[in-house]
Amino acid sequence: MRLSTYFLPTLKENPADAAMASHRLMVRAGLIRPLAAGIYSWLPMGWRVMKKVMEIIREEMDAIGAQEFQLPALNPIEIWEETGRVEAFGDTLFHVKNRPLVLAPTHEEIFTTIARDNIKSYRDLPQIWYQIQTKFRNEPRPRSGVIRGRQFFMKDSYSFDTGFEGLDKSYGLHREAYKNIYSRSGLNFFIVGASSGAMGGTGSQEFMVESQDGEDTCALCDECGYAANLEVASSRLKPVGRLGISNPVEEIHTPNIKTIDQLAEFLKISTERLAKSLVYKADNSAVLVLMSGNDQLNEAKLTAALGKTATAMQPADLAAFTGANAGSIGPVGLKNFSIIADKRLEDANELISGANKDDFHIAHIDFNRDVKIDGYYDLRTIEAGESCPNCGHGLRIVNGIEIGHIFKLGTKYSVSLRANFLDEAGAEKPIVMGSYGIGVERIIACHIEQNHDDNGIKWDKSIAPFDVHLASVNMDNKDVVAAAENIYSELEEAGMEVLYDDRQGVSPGFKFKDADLLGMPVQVIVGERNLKQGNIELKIRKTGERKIFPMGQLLTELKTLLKN
RNA sequence: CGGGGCGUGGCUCAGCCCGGUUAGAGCGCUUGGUUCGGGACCAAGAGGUCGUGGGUUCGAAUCCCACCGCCCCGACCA
Repeated sequence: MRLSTYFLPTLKENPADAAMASHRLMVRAGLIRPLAAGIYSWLPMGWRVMKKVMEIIREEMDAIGAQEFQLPALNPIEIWEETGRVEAFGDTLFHVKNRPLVLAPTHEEIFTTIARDNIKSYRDLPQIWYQIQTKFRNEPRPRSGVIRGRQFFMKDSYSFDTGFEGLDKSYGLHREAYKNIYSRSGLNFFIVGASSGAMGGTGSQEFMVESQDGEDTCALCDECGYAANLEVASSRLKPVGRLGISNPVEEIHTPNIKTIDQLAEFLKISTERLAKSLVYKADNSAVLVLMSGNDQLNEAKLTAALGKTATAMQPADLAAFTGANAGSIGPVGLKNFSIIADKRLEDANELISGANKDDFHIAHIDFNRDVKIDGYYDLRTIEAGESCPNCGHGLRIVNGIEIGHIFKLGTKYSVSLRANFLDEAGAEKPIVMGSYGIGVERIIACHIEQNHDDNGIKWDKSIAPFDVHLASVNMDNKDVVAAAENIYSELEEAGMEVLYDDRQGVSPGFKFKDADLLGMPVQVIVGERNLKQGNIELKIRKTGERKIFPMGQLLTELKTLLKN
């Protein structure tokens, strides 16, 4: 491709509204342009990268026997109502105004419908189906360039099996395929246990790329390899437990005490036996959640424990429900609430909590004597340095960007959409499903996050838009031009993808800067100086290493460099 | 949704607080010339409803109100 005729608008200056390096560089290098918040146009250079990533995905999916589909993004809303996901997605689901249609944020419903209508027998199973398709999600706050957009490409696949054994196999195949996809895309990544969230199902794992700007937080054990999203991560923290004596409950006056720290200071005790009360609303019922001291409630864990989404109760509602203000709520004598507590508080006694009366707390609470706890669950958010649940080594906490998620769905969708099959015995059973997603843009953004410097992108050969960036230093010099033209056709004939900077009247420095910004793995530089000696110069973008050698060796040299 | 910031040629920004010539700079763009190994130089040009609407005023990019758009933080700690 000749740069003189290629549509490639590069920018010298950083776009004002891009915070992350990948975002800045994708705009500067002419890969993308913003159209609206969370919506991007892919320019020719960017689209080349996208297609390469998609091709890697296709190859690895096909290799596990998956079959590619292309499904509609416009879906009848009725199908989404059948699975209850119109409500589950809420405002995130785009609705079409003048038809009863929605823009699909994912495709469980449609693939399951196809399976329902066409798979009748165990003989038709297993199946793995996938597509690479635009998804639409009305994100409340798009951010970080293409990493969280309102429209994005997702590779989504779905497995259909006769039972859970088959599901485990399909899930395992995906796990391996995903590892290959991310490795081939040149990413450093790790896999964590994850929450299934609104998708439902029996288990899931996420593929993560470590990044300060990541929206997810993960706990990692460098000793045994334990890795989990904070939404599910646990640690070995000793329970609060029982003290020898169990005094009768006693109301204590605690004027103007609002926080756990103030209370601990006021009573001159540690925070551990202070049972913090949090009030949540799930559907229309009120839930009191008890945590030890300053332990942080993890809402994802709460949702998992309750089996439904809970939201923090607003202060106004709170007073109406309890008669007390924030800071004074407690479990003793509380009516019309279900009460759950964090595992650390199981069977504990000698606790202090709110009295449901402003400026008062109750001391010497024994959970086995004074309160009816409806259940103990792991609800707390773990913190860095706590002990690994497997081996006891200190846990590290890092931020990550989720680049893929695999789910064992089970029968949630097949049951609600009646996707059944007849087994060997002629019994009708729901198909057992898995669902597996990859954010295609995120692979590109993360690749740039992991492969760039101040001057620009440093592509791996695997997804680089071109293999070679050929630059002729001076287009006014006939010999230089002739040599560059020769090299251009020679490399193209050898099957290499070459971006040839043949622009007239562009200074050498300008060309070099553009080459570094665009980031092709190898730069071939044709200049007067070396040409006179019959030499050619080559620069490896990743290392900055330069090589000068006789022209005749160029092709062999390039082939060696581009092999991996 | 809550909080903060921003909106001025294609891009990055100054001017606004304290209203008053013809609204500026750098980059980019056009034309001519000189250059040609790390974002060259000279000269001449083109290009702006100052986000939109309303208000105050003799006069608004500048002050006030509303709306729109974009970015960032937050949306457990009662």
